[in-house]
Amino acid sequence: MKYWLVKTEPDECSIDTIAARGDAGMVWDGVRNYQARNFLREMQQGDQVLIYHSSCSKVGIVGLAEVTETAFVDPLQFDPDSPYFDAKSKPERPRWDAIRLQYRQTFARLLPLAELKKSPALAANPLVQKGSRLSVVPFTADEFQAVLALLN
DNA sequence: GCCAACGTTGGC
DNA sequence: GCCAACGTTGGC
Repeated sequence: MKYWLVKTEPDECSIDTIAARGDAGMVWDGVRNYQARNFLREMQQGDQVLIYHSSCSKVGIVGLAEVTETAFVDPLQFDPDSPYFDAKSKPERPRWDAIRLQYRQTFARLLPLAELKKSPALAANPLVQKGSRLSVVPFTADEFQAVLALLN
């Protein structure tokens, strides 16, 4: 089992939005960065995914989800009306993938980015590195445990 | 709203 | 293949 973190803008899709989906889960689409897409493709069923709120007043880790469906073709890339439309992507050779996540829990508190940056155990993680814009971030088992420890 | 950092595009 | 210009991300 692997560990990940995904960024989401709470105005668009918050941890509550994911929770409201229940067993149906949430299709995680709209990723339009090759490095992030490659990480999506590495995800396996049952992988644990930290949910991170970005581009808002309180940025940080808010909860946990689980991968319930591995990478499939993101249909939005072929939808001209979608903001995620990609004119250069062809059905016979799709560029972008999506996955499905299911809600697991909301943490007792939001773990702010500032606190993550102070943790020596997380210093090597891309999330806390200056200028990092990766929206799908791999976590080692140790880094994942460090996050849980900070929450206690 | 500002701006640093980054990825992508496209001319050459 | 280089690299300048541009658009986007995302914290603050």
